[in-house]
Amino acid sequence: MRIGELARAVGVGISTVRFYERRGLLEPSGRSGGNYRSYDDESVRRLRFIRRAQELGFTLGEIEQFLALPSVTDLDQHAVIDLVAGKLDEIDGRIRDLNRLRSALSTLAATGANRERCPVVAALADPPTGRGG
Amino acid sequence: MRIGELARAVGVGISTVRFYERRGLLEPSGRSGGNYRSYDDESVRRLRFIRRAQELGFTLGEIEQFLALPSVTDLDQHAVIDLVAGKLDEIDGRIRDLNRLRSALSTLAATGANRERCPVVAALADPPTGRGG
DNA sequence: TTTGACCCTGCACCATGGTGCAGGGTCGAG
DNA sequence: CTCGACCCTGCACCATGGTGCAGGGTCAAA
Repeated sequence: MRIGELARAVGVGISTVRFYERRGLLEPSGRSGGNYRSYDDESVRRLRFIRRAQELGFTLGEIEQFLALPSVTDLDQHAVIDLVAGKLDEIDGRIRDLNRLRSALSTLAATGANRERCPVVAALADPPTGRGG
Repeated sequence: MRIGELARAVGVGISTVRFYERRGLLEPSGRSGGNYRSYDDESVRRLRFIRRAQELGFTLGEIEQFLALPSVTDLDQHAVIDLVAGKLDEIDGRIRDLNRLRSALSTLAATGANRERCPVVAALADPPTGRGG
């Protein structure tokens, strides 16, 4: 398929697909006569993966490491495992933070908001609690 | 205190403090004789809040709404509550996603990585599951 | 008064993640 | 062959969140 079809299939802009190519994330499977990029089903999966990983908070750089474009060897896989292990910690921390924010915020929403100073500020300005244990 | 002391106290760069001021997030409490910005303890709290809120994934624009610089009235508070309610949903979705990623990734880390195609891709490329229910 | 740390403004620059346009080429129906 | 849809490259531009530098002023100690 050509770039337009791919873009439509995944729901991204054509410029975005070309941008990912510049970034080394998604190479076309080939070029047709008139120098048009061509893509296959693997491209669709790959592009979908990129979008999902982005939604999950990975940067394009990290996604590039996941995909390890040049050639997916066992060695690359080790690097991916390391990256994943690090991300796992990060994710745990982020989930904890969000849960704390969640309670702070829902308490706030429940108690109403007719105080003098912004209570969100109050809720978040101090607690360095829990961070380390 | 002057800008350098504030920046040091919170652990941000001086340029960053001035940047927040340009963005309308943190006004100095005054100016001293030689046109130096001056800050008080409230500034420290406010700046600390900005950094925490950023860590938690809020944009400066959203933080600005929380802080409602011009004057924190009851009306502003209502807007904040709405914003918070919306954010709450967003946070829940994000926590769900991260938990799913977490299991995908830890499974991956446990099973090792000697497959042909990147298993992270496999783990994330398909599941449109759970999103809606 | 001099020195040095610190501050001022304005502007340019950086990375990330795109988006859009100009100017031109390709493809396929008619 | 023409027309329109689609594609090409290259480059400029956008927002976000900063960072740094030039050129100059302030302040306090010596």
